[in-house]
Amino acid sequence: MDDEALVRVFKALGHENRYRLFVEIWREGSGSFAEGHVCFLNDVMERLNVGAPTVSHHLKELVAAGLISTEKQGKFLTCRVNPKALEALRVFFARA
Amino acid sequence: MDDEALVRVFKALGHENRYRLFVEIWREGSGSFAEGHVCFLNDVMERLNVGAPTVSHHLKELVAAGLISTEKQGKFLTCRVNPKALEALRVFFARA
DNA sequence: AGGACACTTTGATAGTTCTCGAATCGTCGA
DNA sequence: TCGACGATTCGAGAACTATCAAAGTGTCCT
Repeated sequence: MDDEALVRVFKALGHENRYRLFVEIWREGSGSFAEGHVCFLNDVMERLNVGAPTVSHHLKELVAAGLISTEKQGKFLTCRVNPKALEALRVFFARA
Repeated sequence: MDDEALVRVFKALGHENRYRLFVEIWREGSGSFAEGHVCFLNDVMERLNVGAPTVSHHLKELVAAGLISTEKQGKFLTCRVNPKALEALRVFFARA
């Protein structure tokens, strides 16, 4: 993960709503389902207090930054954190 | 470091110029001088290809985010990375 | 088929941020 | 004291972003 990609990651996390979105997905993903958990956009909407288009937009940015990946399962959308992004971030901050 | 503070940190790093500024300071700080290294704003200016006011502005944002601290030494400005911020970031990304 | 539901896209607006030029402040050396 | 230099503040314009309403996709269920 080069510098440019890292900047994109930080920019993505540098907004309250995207940060919360990411943390939610991360928490869900590390819960009972190891593979990632279904994302009910409407639920998240309520918690974040923003409209559906806004959530959709922010999700796309998280994907573009490589922080998460999404997959449609029927009507719903499943989200999971990208482990490689996490690892890259750990490496970045690990250096002396 | 609470969520709000983390968002500020990510927002600070989520901009090319601030990211590069931070990395420069970090690299210098971990060099020969353990306590941190003098920041020649003019040097950085050339490397980042932005004017002095812009660098000054971005430095202030990094300070506001708690990522670095600055101290005037005569005419010059010394910058060093805040170890507590680094630690908080490591902790954040360390969780399962 | 048709309606309900879970999103997505588009278009517009309001708010924020980046950047620079000009003016200013503070410190050093002549 | 004065000029040179490093850095900061101020003000303004350009660029970007967040958000929503409205319209559009695709999927499920009856």
